[in-house]
Amino acid sequence: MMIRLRSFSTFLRSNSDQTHPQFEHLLLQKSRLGFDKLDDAHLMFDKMLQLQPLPSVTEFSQLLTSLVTMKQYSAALSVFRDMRVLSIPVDIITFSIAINCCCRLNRVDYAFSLLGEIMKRGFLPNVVTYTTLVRGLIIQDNAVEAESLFKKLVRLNVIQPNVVTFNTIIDGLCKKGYTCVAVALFKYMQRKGCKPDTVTYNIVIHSLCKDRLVDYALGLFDEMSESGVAPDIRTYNLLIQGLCNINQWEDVRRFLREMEIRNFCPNVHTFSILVDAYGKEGKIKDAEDVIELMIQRGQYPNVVTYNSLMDGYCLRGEVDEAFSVLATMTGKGILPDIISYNILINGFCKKLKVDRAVDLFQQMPLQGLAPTIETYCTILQGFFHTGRHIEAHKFYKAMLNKGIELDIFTCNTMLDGLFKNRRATEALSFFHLMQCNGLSPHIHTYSILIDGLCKNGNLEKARTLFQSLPCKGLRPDVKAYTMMIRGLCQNGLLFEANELFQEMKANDCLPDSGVYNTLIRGCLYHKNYNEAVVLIDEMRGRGFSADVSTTSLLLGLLESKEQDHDLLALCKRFLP
DNA sequence: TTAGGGTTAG
Repeated sequence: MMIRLRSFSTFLRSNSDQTHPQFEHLLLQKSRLGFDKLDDAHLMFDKMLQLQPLPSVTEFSQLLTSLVTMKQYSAALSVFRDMRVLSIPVDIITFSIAINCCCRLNRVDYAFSLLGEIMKRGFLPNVVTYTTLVRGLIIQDNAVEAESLFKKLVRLNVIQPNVVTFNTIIDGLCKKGYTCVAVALFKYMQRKGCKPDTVTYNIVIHSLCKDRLVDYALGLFDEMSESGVAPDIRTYNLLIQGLCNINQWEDVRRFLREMEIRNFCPNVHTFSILVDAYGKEGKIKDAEDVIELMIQRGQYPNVVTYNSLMDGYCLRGEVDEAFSVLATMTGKGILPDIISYNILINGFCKKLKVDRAVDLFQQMPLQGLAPTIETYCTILQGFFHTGRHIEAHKFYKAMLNKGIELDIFTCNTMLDGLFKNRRATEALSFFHLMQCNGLSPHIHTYSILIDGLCKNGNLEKARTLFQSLPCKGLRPDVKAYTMMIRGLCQNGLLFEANELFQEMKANDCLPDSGVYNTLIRGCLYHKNYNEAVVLIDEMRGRGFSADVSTTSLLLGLLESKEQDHDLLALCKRFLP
């Protein structure tokens, strides 16, 4: 018999002995969808405590699950605590839910103390309990500990990991940037006879696409059909985004066609990905057309779609147009979020209109939005770019006073800004300070430092720092090499710069357009035209061309009176 | 009744 659900408030008013069937349905529904308000969940708990007989442990667990669905982890833990104070029976499932809440709140220490209690009370933790704990460790940047716990559990046969266990760990590794380790675990699970499912493939494909290893991702997509794992709309969206990022538009169109043939309707994610991709390419008209098309097809743009469009305008320097998108979306009842504001603030800062950016920053609390580290970092960059380093300092202090936790990205912004504002001493003491605060410098941090030292006449120190990178466990990337090569060129050490360039290639660090242009400009400055010719040919062979700085340097040389035969020969190569 | 995946910003 169908049981008609009465409204939540009717249920609360009703007599307990008449409510049980409705109550069970209501709880099941709320555990899946969550309550409309947190207060409703608390009212439900109070009502449950009054019921005679007391609801079962399953029903209390459903109430906790409803709070997890609402992402109200602290509230769930406080209900869990009340349950124990009131001696309401709990079981391994209730404990596992509580452990999950601790992990979501970044309190793995509490989660482990709950595990201890489970053991003490004679319950047997299951694969879900341990999977949740492993995930908690990964979230808290403890991938090494997570891996060792997982291995120990498998070795001692405490749990038989299932596809969700593997997916949880693989995803955790991917989100922390360890794609290679994740792929190794993916292969390990296959060897151990645990068949990956659509979720597994989506996790790995996502990470590979993010690392621009789209060919590898496409290989996995083929593997899916070979092993009978059906792709879903997310798989298509991930691959479409991966292909957009490497500008393989023909393949994007192929995948969009294939999707439709297989009856997967492009959804708001698909269209937002396309709007973002066109925006990043500067094709703002195409981005607008995508939005029109999606509306025609009954897929309504959301805040992400409009944010992508606004960012597209900002990248073209058209901040006022981006601003009018904000009005459009608000008019359609789509409220801007933190990211909308961050995009506009960045747009204004890039146009050097920092005061407009600060205005927006001040408006955020009025819209119920709290600025994030990204907001502060963007405005700091704006102040530094416009030479307003004193205001940058004040703003930095205000950020710390607000309790915003520094991250490496913001430290890099501070370092770069201080150097570019000729505050080398302050930059160096900031570098020491960040390390004292437990922030490990990134390879990009060292590139900034090397660049700053070179520009401040401290080539020797930059060179020593560069040479010390391997001891610190860091592999110089193309940017780090470029900064060092530029420093050497500026000091007339062309031979050493070229040697470093060869070393870079030998170390499998692929040269980009930036490093070629840097070295070529070095040769031009020091009138080593023969070497410049060799480099230009090599650069063109790799599909790169002279950038604005190199071209204008060359044109300047042509205009000067000191023209010589080699220079003319070189210019002919450039401007046939 | 407990654990897993896709779109935007520095």
